[in-house]
Amino acid sequence: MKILNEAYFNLSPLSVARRLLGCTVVRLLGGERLSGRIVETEAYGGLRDPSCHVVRRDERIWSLLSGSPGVLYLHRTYRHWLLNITCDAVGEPACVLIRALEPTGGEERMRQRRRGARDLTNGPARLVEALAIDFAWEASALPRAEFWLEAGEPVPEERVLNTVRIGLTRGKDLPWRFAVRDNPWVSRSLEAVLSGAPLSPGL
DNA sequence: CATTTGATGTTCT
DNA sequence: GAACATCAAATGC
Repeated sequence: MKILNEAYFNLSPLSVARRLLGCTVVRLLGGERLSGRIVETEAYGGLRDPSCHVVRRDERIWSLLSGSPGVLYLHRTYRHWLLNITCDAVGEPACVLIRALEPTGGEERMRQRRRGARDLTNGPARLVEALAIDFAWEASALPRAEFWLEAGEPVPEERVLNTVRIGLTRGKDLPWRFAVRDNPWVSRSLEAVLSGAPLSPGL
């Protein structure tokens, strides 16, 4: 099993977001292996992204996103944390948000972490809680001893859904979200996304 | 099933 | 006070 490192993430956020579908996230927690297959991602950053207020706001974040690819960036919104991995060449600020996982191991422990909530990993903040991803890991490189990603069976093109990103106020029109079509763990259905902003005809 | 609403904590204006 | 890369519970069909 190939463990992903800096080299894997040294591509544009769009390429990395697309390639991460089908890869596996692994978390070792108290000797137990929690894992999930990535089924939904979003690309962020780069000069074309108007939602890069996240980048401009803070010199530290700018440095983090412009630095080495394959580094953890944990973004907070409300009381939740969202898991991002930096990507693209050094000097190009970019990252990919992991939005949903299909659990493949350790579901009971995940449910404990989620305090019995019905939904385990079908949302960016839910999966962070289910896997007990720690904010202290911020700015550290993959792989870590207790957290890493593994290459998976590539998802064929006809199984990939490409839509606009979810939950944003700026950059709503960019089709930078990728998901496994019809996968029950994806955070929102195709129909729900279509009822919002329209798909870009080019993609 | 879909949609709405309130909680939430930090940052920015 | 407003804004926010969210979530869970409540409400409407």
